[in-house]
Amino acid sequence: MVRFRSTYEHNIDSKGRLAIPAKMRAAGDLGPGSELIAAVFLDNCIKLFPVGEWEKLEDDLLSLDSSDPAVREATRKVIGSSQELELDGQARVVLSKALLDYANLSASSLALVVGVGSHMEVWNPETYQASGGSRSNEDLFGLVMSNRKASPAPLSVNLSYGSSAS
Amino acid sequence: MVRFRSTYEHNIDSKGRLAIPAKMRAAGDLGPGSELIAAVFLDNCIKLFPVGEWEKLEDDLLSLDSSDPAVREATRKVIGSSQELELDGQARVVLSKALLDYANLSASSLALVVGVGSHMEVWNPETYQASGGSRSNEDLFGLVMSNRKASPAPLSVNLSYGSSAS
DNA sequence: GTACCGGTGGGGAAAAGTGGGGAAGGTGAA
DNA sequence: TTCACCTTCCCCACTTTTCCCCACCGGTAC
Repeated sequence: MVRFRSTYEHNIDSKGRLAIPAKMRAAGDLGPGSELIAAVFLDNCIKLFPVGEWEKLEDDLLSLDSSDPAVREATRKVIGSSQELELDGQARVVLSKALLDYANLSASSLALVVGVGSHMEVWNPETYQASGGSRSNEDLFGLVMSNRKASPAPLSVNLSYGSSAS
Repeated sequence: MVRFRSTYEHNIDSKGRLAIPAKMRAAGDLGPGSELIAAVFLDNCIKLFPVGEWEKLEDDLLSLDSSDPAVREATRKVIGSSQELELDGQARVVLSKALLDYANLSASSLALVVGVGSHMEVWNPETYQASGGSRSNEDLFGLVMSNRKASPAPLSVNLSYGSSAS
């Protein structure tokens, strides 16, 4: 199973390109020509998934009851927001303007690349700081741990993180 | 399996033609001469299906109990609304006035082409915005995920969306 | 000190998107 | 039956964007 870890500062160049950190390339077996899926539907960051991980999430969505307008809307937003990105010869991906805008990023700026297990997240450093302020770490772990004891984890958690809890 | 993703802005030209985005052509193995099925029966957008995916949906409809007037009406509306569209030499389709009207679109205007798994959707950008404004993504996921635990969707439902969940 | 690896930057070729002209075919009116 | 007009479709040409390649620079390890 894929496990991305750590946080890296990387520059987005004037063409909107972001180099995947070498450690993450190793972790995800990524090289020139590999594909990643970028998606923007939660947390004001760009989520980067290996194709296999992403397809698990898509499968979950597409198996839902599509007579429900909310399901169609969610499917449209999640799958519609996603893009396939191919790594160039230097193991970089091009982030489109739509992706950058969503995450408060732009060409020629600094970004945080955070490994979060099944996927990576690309953050604007200020946004990242700000997003972590609402709850103490104590509280967060309390939440997480009580979840852990419950029988199978609620999918909402899996979804936002893409680990289709195998 | 076909998987359309992403969202693209494309112009509908003065002749009502829409170019299929290159990535979607690749995803659906579409080129000059290929056929798509256009249908308008939900969500105020034009749904574009590869022939094979559309036929799955038709099969589902036609297998229902046609002694039920509601089934006959649904079949009539869904299959009756559909049109075959052939891609021209530049991989474009001509959208008829009836299709454009349904989606609040017109010749010489901007459209969003959204990939949603088995098919694509063509939206008027304002209509798209308006249709997604009512709920936050967080809320949508709450809804969707609780749905997931419900027993398998009734058949009429799958029909409305064509993901013949194989 | 030198060589390799990771990160950065930019220029040129190819592809994608867009627009429009003209021929062919079909329809309606005289 | 013929002519004129309108629509449809096919082809060509242009512009913009993307992507692929090459080159550089700094740091680190040998």
